[in-house]
Amino acid sequence: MKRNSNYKTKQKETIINIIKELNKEFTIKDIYIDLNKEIGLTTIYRLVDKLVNEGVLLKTIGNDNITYYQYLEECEEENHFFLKCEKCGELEHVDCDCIESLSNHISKEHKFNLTDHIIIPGICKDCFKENKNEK
Amino acid sequence: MKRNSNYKTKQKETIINIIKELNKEFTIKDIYIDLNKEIGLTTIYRLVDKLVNEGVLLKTIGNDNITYYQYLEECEEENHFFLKCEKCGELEHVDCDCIESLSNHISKEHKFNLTDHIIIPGICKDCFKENKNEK
DNA sequence: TTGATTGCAAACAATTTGCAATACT
DNA sequence: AGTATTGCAAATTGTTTGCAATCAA
Repeated sequence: MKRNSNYKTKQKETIINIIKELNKEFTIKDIYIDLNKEIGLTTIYRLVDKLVNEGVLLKTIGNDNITYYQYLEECEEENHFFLKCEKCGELEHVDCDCIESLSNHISKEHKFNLTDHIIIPGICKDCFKENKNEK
Repeated sequence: MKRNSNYKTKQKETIINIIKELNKEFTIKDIYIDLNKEIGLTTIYRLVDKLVNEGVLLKTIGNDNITYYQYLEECEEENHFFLKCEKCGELEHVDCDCIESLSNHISKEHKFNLTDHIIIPGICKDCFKENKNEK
């Protein structure tokens, strides 16, 4: 498996910048349109794919059958833990002891090794408030 | 929105039975082939879709861009917590205090409300062993 | 110069839709 | 009888591939 075939190109840089700016899910089309179709769809597919394989992007599929991608912030710790709001799509990075203790517990008591990226879905406080008001 | 349009049909029953037997991810094709193509693809799509919307099935997409579905056991507690092995696809249901305390902590300290189905990816003990032997 | 990347057009595959036949209540 | 479900064929959409031109090292 080849690892280091990494040229720097204008397209790559552009796409990665866009992705990092968003703190939200996006689709291939989103990027394509954001860029005024200046970068070919194929190129976007290929680059996003690569980023998914590198673990930089999270790939999910909605009930609507649309594929979403989301940038996973890099950080130093071993376990990267995120809370993902199902309403607004925002991803919140959690840096807290609770994660390590959960990880240890799961590993010892349940004999299961968590991956280094854990995304837990839920409703963030803002959307929770809104939800209440609506009802 | 109509809620109770629920006829009992042979096809429905058959598909649901198959799904419950598996403790693994499956694809639409899997079911189609398992059934010797006795039930139309369209019907499978429609029924599986319904089950996803009801929260009975979990829908995910792999890096290979294949859509997988997985049955989520029903149970009594509020928080349904699963460990999902990324190697073999098995889903293990966890019934342990650690979940409740995690949920409480996240809610209090991080102001975030977990959903009632939490799936955490990782490597199960069997696959972990295998992995070691390979290396 | 060499090898990777780009992007179009074409190929492919998965999913959805229209509709007539059928099954359920 | 009236309504939901089924399943085929066709349409649609998302994604991948082949390939020649371009770009980075």
